[in-house]
Amino acid sequence: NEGVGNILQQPAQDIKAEVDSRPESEESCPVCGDKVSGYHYGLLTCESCKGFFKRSVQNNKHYTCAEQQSCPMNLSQRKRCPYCRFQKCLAVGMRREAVRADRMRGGRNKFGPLYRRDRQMKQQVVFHQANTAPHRIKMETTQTHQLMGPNQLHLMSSNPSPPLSSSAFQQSHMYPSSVGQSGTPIPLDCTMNADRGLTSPPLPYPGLYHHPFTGCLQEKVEMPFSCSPVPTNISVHTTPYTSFTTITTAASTPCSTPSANTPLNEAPTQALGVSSSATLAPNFLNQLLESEQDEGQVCSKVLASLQREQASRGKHDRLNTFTIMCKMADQTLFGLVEWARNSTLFKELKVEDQMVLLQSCWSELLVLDHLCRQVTYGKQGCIYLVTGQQIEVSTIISQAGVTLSSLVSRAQDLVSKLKALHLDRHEFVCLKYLVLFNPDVKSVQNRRQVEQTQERVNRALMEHTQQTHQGHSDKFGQLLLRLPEVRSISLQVEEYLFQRHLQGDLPCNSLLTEMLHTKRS
DNA sequence: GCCTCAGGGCCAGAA
DNA sequence: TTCTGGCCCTGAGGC
Repeated sequence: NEGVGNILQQPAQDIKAEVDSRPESEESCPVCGDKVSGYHYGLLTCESCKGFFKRSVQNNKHYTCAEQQSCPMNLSQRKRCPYCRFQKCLAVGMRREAVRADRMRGGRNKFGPLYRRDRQMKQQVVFHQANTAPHRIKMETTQTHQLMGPNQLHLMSSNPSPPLSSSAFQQSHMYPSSVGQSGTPIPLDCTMNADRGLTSPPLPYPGLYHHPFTGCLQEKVEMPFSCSPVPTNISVHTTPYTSFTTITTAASTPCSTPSANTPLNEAPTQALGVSSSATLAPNFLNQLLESEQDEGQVCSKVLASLQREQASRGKHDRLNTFTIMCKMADQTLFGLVEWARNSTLFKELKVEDQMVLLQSCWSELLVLDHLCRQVTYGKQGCIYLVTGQQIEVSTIISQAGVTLSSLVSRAQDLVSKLKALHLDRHEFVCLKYLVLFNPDVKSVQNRRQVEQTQERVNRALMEHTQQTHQGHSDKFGQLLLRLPEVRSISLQVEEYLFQRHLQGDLPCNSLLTEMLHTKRS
């Protein structure tokens, strides 16, 4: 049982002919931007970085940087600073352990399934871009609840090839290079009515997510839902490796002046890297935070994906609301799988265990991700989408069917509870890990390891809540009590999606669909 | 049994 | 002398 690998196998086969016409060599090395020659030590890299990484590990090299340890890394400058080059190799995901200690030649390595999965994910995204078959999908199962006509969510791109700011790694490692090549924002025509443009709402606490919103803020998406018109002024500073982004907000923006009654009021401090639990297990908590996704990148990626889809359809064949939501969820799911894969703790597991764990909890992770976004950015009565847009809950409830309305209501109730608990970033990450490292999942081989990790995260969460919320005596218990509800909602989401899938409403060849299939089989 | 492809080795050229 | 990077060899796993 290869889990995620199998999940992705099926669409990959279906689209093989199309994908084969797109050689890997078109992609650029995430380290230096040179042409990739294949998978080396964990990911697609060029021949020279492969050799450099191999020599560095084999000869146990210790380099030093003569500058600020942030030298530019590209084709012409990669030789200048081996320290920064090696650090970037590690940062983008090259694995020391893939260099064989015994120097045995030939054969396959233990990352085979990972490479296969990675390839299949790329293929699937490529397929999404190529798949231009028009189809209209209802918002709910009953005709009376369809979001049609003026209530249909549309994305209309005025730029056929959306350029988004994205690091070389993020462009080429998991997603096709066409996701974005430049830093120019996309001018999207997104007006519902001429005077009702969509802008991203203010970020009450920009620290919970890394949220540069590159390429998002300037975008307008044609959308029938009401949305916050408050402009947010965010300047983005990106490190040379762009894995970590610092956000600063202008003093005049709402973001910089959090009110006392807004949730997550510890977040700004944490966003600046000052852990409130610094005296406890900061290394462990920071380790958990390391693999957190860059919300801005996720946002850009999802928008780019939707724009490509819409651009390939033309003006008169707009994506409908349900399809857009599915595609958002699908892209978010890609991001969550990648988040797990990048996590140090998760990497310690066998690939087989990684797959079964992800298979088991993908919907819970999606729900948690959604909840966190609402707790962080969502305004009262609105749902904040991964694209930075907002929809009024009342609009959804009034137009969606019973199941979807119930789901939205349940999720909003949970959001309120979490807001009341003042969930912070560390706690949210811990919850994600508790969901991911579930020792009760059938067919986990190394159950002890999963159990130990879960216990470790549990302990860290407990210590963190005790330390940072001394007046909130049982915050730890309250947080854990929310997980069964997350589980329950996620099961309802799965059931709902599966029903829609049976009716042919779910976009085909999506990771979402494959996950649903695998779990049910 | 053949093919694929990722890790290792070799070596000419560059620094 | 050391490092770089292109090319080729090797061999486990897949078909």
